[in-house]
Amino acid sequence: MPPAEDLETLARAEPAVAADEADGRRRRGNRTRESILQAAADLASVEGLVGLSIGRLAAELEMSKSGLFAHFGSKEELQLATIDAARRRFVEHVVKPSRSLPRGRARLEALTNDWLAYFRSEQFAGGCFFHTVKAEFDSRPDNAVREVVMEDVRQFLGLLAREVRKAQEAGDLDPAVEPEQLALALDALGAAANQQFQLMQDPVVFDRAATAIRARLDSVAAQLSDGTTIHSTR
Amino acid sequence: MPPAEDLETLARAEPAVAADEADGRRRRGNRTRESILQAAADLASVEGLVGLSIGRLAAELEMSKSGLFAHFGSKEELQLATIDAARRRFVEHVVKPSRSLPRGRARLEALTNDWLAYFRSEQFAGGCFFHTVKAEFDSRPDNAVREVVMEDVRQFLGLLAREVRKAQEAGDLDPAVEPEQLALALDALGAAANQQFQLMQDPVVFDRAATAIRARLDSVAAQLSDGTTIHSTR
DNA sequence: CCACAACACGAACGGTCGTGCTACATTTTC
DNA sequence: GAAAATGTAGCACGACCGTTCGTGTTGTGG
Repeated sequence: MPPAEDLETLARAEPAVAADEADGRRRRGNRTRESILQAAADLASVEGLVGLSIGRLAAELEMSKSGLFAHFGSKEELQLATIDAARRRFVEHVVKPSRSLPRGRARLEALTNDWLAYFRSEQFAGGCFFHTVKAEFDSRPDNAVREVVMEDVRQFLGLLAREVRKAQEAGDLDPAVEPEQLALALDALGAAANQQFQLMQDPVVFDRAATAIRARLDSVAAQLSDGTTIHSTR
Repeated sequence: MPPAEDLETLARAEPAVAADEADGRRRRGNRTRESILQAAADLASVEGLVGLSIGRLAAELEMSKSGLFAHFGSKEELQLATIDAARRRFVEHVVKPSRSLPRGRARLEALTNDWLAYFRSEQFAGGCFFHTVKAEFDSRPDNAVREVVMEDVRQFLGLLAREVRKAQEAGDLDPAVEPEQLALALDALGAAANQQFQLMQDPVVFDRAATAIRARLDSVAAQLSDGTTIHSTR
């Protein structure tokens, strides 16, 4: 598999177990491998990908360290495979659901709402996997994991910016706004909500974040010919 | 020292080495201790407070592991002391400078600008110390370090909210806005800028963040009696 | 100048880390 | 059903972890 596929391409793939059964029949080891990766993603969302230890992971899955290790050959391979698994989970919960909606502000807003819901429901044991891993690798130069994570971040920011642009083309948002600028603001609010929720355990931050996002979108809503503006759909 | 002092109280303390020479003469060990903590804060801003290892820190300072260890007695004590040192650095660069300005939007904007400048100048080797540590401990329940970090986060959010409120009282911002709501938005933008700068190494994010902050403040600027609004000071 | 803290050091402990290697069990393939 | 491939376990390794201890070294007050 090439270093990192496009997020939207991934969203079009089959339901859940995608990397599996791609070539012929599903073997036993692949099922084990997949369950390892799911547990690894959860553990890493708490301890980080560096803090993720093979012994601890093996104990959690009630299998031997060496048996688990044999699936990957090195810790770095395990880290990279874990990111792949986590990305699939992220796409499933955040990217995919809103893809069926028509382009425009409603879809953009659905995307951000799904994103916030994904934080709130704690799909990963320790909050968003990528939040933890981003912070862990953001200042480790010359690291293969870092490059992959960075590419994923770039992909998601790109996705947000593209959706903004589509909403502009649909006539919902002011076309004078720089999509990247708005994408940064949306990304910032989501990340901050997840962070504060993990730290304070108070879900009220999601209301605040949703409010802030809607306010931000309202503030750049396109003027209709009758002088009114399109406001939030809820 | 009580668990965590107020940020603004800290900002009023003597210049740099505050914890030092409090009781009488400055001994040799205290100087060593301080230099250890400065190095520890830098190292932890990259590796985290868990990843921070005593052996590695000792090697960097060209002293023995046991000699260094003796200053703290346990790793957790070292972690807590490192947070104290990092907090002093943060206060010095972010909280303190704008305190001399009169209350109002200008002061709030100076605070956020100093904050962004602090990110940009990389006062810590791996970006903002607290960003790394927050992410590291945000999902580790029943941890003493986590509690301290959480309190610091709360303090900073509180500071932002207070400055918003003062700007409202000064007539610069719309008093109908919830200070906590605006504080969240400002915090989110700053954190996102630091994060993306660390990851992408592109300082353009600071311009975007500054723009977004100014836009946000403009959008809640109080209406003057002549119908105009107070805009950014730059 | 001496005594006594305070400070720093080296060696070693029990643990855990990632990583090999070898042997056994289980599938899959012919 | 034998052969080949695959998956898992056991054990050992060197490196590093936090921590302890005994012993020097150093600086300072009487």
